[in-house]
Amino acid sequence: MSARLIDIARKTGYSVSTVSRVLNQKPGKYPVHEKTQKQILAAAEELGYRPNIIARNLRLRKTREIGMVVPDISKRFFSFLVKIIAKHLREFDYKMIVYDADEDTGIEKDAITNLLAKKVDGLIVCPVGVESRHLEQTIQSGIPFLTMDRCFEHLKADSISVDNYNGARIAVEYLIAEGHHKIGVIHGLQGTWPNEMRLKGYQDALKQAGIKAEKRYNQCDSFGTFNGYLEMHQMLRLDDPPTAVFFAGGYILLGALKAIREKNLNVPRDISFITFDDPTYAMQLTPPISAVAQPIEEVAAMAVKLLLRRMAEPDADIENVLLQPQLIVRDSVAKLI
Amino acid sequence: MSARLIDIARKTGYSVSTVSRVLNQKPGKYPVHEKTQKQILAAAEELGYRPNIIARNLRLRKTREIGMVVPDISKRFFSFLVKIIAKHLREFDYKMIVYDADEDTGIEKDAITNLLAKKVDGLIVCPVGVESRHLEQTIQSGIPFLTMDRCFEHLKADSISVDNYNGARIAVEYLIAEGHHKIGVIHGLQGTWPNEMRLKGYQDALKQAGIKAEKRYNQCDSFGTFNGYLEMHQMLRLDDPPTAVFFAGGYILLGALKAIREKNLNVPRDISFITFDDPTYAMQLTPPISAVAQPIEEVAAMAVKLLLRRMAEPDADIENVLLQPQLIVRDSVAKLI
DNA sequence: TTGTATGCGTTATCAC
DNA sequence: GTGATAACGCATACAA
Repeated sequence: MSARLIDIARKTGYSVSTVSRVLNQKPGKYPVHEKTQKQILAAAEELGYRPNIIARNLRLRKTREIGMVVPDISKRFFSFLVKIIAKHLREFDYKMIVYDADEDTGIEKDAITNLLAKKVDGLIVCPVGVESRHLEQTIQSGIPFLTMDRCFEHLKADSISVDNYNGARIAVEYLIAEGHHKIGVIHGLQGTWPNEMRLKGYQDALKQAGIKAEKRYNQCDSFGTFNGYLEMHQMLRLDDPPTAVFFAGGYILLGALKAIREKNLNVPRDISFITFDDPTYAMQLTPPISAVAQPIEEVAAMAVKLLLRRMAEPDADIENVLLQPQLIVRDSVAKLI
Repeated sequence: MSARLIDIARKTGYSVSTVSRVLNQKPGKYPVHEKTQKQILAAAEELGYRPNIIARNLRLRKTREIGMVVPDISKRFFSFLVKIIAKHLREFDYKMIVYDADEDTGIEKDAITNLLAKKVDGLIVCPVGVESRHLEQTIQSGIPFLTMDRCFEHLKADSISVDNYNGARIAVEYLIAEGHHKIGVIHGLQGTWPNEMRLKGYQDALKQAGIKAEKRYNQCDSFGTFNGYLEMHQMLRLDDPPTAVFFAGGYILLGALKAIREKNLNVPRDISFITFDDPTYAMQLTPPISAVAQPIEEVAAMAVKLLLRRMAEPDADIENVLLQPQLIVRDSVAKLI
C-alpha cells in the first residue's frame, strides 16, 4: 500500500492538515514554518508519497479530467484528433479520458454515462451519428459539452466540424471544371451527418452545372474499404461507367483502387478519382490521389478553445463552428477538355 | 447536481444503507422487502440516480480500470491495439484509461504516475523504449503490470511482443531466396528494442547466407515517413545501389516510395521492396508491397490474458511471450534467378 | 504557525 | 429487514 498523508503526519509528528498544506503549497495562502516544510517534504520524498487522486477528486468535486468519446479510434482521423486534443489539454493541466464507441450507439451511451459518473469536468463527443436522444439528456445534465465531426443540427450545444458540404462541392466542381460530366459517387454510412453533407455537396455541384445526378452513379453502404471495393466493381459493370468518381472517405478510395487494379484499368487514363479525406498514403499512391483534406489540427485546437470557454462561461452563447477543408490537386484526375 | 443515495433515502423514507443494498443487488446476500425494493428502484429511476464512481472507488479501493500508455496513439498499430484490448476488457467489465506518451519518456513517466495515483487495477505500458528506470519503480509498486511491443529484456515483468528478430529474418531470407545479394536496410529509431531486433534479424539473415553486411546499405534515423524519403534518396545516390531494400516500418516504406517516384524508378523492376508491418494501404499500392505482418489481434488478446492472470495470481511466474509475424508475399520483389 | 473537526458519496459491519 | 455508524484519503473552515 502506498503512503498516505497520515503516514507522513505520523512520521514527522505533525498533523494531517499541516502535511496537506505543505504538499499543496498554495502560494502565500497558509504560512508554514520553513523547518516544518523541509521535514514534511523530506518525509514525503522518503515514503514516495503520491496523492490519491480518487480521494482528492471526491473532496474537491473537480477532477481536471475531460472525457472524450470517438466512434472508432483505430481510424487515423480520430486517433490523431485524440492525440492533438490531449496535447493541448495537457498545457492547461487537464487529462483526457478517451473511450472508443466502436461505431455502436449503445456503447457510446454507456461511455458517456460512465464519464458523467466519473465526474469529468467537460465532455467531447464525436457521435456515432445515428441517434442523439442520449446526447440531449447529457446536455440537460449541465456538463460543459461539445460535439465534433458527426454533429446533429438540432442539438443545443457547441459543436465543431469540417464543412463536409463545401468540401464535397469543391471536389466535384473541380471534376466538372476538368471537363467531366459523368461523375459517380461512392459514399458511406447513410443517415450520418458527414455522409449526407458530402452527398449533398456532390449533388448541388452537379445541379449548379446543369448535370443530372444519375441514380446508377450513386453507390453507398459504409465508410469501409470493402464497401469501396464492392461498389466500385458494381459501377464498372455499367454499360456507360462514369469518367470520374468522388469518394466520400479515404478507406473507400482504397477499396476502389483494388477493384481498378483487378480490372487492369489505369487512373487517371481510364477513370479519374478524387476523395474526401487526405490519408497519409494518398500522395504515395500511383498516381498520387487528389483529395479534400480535413484541417484536423485546427479542428482540435478549436475544440479545446470552445470547451474551455464553455467551462469558464457556462452561459455563453452556443457556437457552431464550421472549418473549411482544402482541395489538394495531384495526378488522379484527367483533363477532358 | 446529480442525485445521491441520500436523496433517494430522503425521498423514500428509508436509510442510505438500505438504498445502497437495493441498488447493488448482491444475489441473495441481504434480503430486502420486495415492496421496499420497488419504491427505491422507482425513486432512483425518477431522480435519474447514477452512482458516483469516485466515491465508490475510494470506498472499495478498487476501480475496475486498467491503465494503458502508448508511445503514439496516432499510429495505427497502437490505436488498433488500444481498441481491441479495450474491447476485450469490456467483456470482463473493466474500463481502460489510455494515455499517449507522444514518444516522450517524461510524459510516459507522468502518465504512469497519474495512473498509479488513480489506483487503476492494472497497467499496460508500451514503453517509448529508450529508458526503463521508471518502469522498474512501477514494478516495485506491486501493481499488476505488463509491457508490450517495445519491451526491455531485463525487466522483471510479464511482457508480450512480436518476434521482431524473426520477422526481419524471414523477410530478408525471402529476398535472398529470390536471388538478391545486395540488400539494403532502412531502419528506425536506434536504441529501441524493435529496431535493434529487426536490424539484427536482417544482419543474421545475411550472415547465414554468407553475405557481408555493407555499411553503406544501412541507413537509419526514425520510423517516420520523412526518414524513409531521405534515406532512400541517399541509398539511390550510391554507385552500386542495392537491388532490394528491407524497411523496418510501414511509414518508412511510404517515404521510400516517394523517393522512388521522384527518380522515375519502378518497383520491382529497378529495385525490390519489402517492409516490416503490413499497413492497410500496402496491398493497394502499385505494386502491392510484400510485408511482414504483425498479429495485432493475437497480441491484444494475449495481453489481456496475461494481465488478468497476473491480477488473479500476483505470484505466478513471469511470462515473456513472443508472437510470430507472418510473411505476406505480394508483387514488390523481383526474382533474380 | 499548527491542530481539530467535518464532509465529499459510497459500501460494509454490526446491531436491532 | 432495516438502520446507525465507520471508514476510504484528502482538503479546508475554523479554533487555538
